[in-house]
Amino acid sequence: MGRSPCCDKVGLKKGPWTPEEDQKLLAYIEERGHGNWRALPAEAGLQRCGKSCRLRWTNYLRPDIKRGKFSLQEEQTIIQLHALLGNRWSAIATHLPKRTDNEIKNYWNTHLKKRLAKMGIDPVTHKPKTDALLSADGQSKNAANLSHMAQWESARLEAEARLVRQSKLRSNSIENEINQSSSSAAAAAQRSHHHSPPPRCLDVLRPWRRVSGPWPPINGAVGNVGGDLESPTSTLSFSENGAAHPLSAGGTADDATGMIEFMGNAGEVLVKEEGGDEEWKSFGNSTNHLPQYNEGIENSITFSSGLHDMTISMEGFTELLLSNSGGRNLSESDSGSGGGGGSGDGSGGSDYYDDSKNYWNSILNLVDSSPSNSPLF
DNA sequence: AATGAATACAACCGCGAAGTC
DNA sequence: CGACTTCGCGGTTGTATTCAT
Repeated sequence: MGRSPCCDKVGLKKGPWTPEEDQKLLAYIEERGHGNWRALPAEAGLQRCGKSCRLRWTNYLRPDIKRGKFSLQEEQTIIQLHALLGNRWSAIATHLPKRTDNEIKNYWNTHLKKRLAKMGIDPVTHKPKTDALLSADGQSKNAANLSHMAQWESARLEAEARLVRQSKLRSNSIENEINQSSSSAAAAAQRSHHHSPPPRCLDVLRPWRRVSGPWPPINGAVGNVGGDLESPTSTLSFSENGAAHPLSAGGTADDATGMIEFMGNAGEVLVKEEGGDEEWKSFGNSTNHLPQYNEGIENSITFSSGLHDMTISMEGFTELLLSNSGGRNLSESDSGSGGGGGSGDGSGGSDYYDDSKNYWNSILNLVDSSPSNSPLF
């Protein structure tokens, strides 16, 4: 159990990889794939432990990795997902194609965390550091509401992760059959990093996206938008009392293997994976409340507890987050942009940081704009 | 030009989950 | 069913590079 002893062996090299080692590892994986990481180093003629080889491959050598500077869209996605998921880098990475969890984690620690801190936002909680802002009433409840959304998304991600694993197993077995008759390096490389169905977008955020399309660039200022973050669609529905409301109608023709549904049943959260074992799995807790996407009310989700309703307006949410969490692009629209504006990239002006102090407050204000204003939770 | 601080990124470590026997 | 292996994840460290003085 637990720790692998492979790295304890003497004589194994540690530290930075040389180009020769990279070449050996690449050549081996291209030719034979990586079946067993533990056995791989010896077979590939590397004086490394399997773990080190796996890390080097997954974080650096894999051909489907996009390296280099993070785009603004990617930054914003990371911030948003981190607000929802916390330090679950692998989960975040599934929504950032071609980026590794390690890279995202490093980027967060070296760039984004500091940037949020400068903005006066606690990078852990994504709340303003002056907690006095969160009084005992309204806003703290609203934060709890957002926390519920995060819980659901976490549960969904866990379910998706299992789907991905199952899908991977299936595809691997199929491809193994195919590759019996094919030994081309290209095919092997494809096999070796064919992990899963393409990552899907974060469904909790999808209603935000629907407001103005898939992650629209603010002011059209940012290149490299859209394509990098393109995500096939999974179907997610929140429902309560058996009434399902598809959050996303835009099912794309990817080869994703399943549909995941969230079902609220007397306060219990159930997750069903279609194509899986056809069972409803409980992540439940009777204190949770299930959001409903309001098809009649554009861009809104209603949280209903049976006694109380609260509707979150999605209108402007995307813009708000993008405006306040990113920043680099904001300098181009900082003239009289009201609440969403900002300026500079930190090295430029300070207005950006001033405005960004409203990052979370603004989110909460949106939440607080419930038509019913009913006390909740 | 030298040097120390800050930054960025690659890599390692240890733990827990999942899988296998 | 428990022991063991393997893998993946998140936290942390080490090192190279850049910047400031």
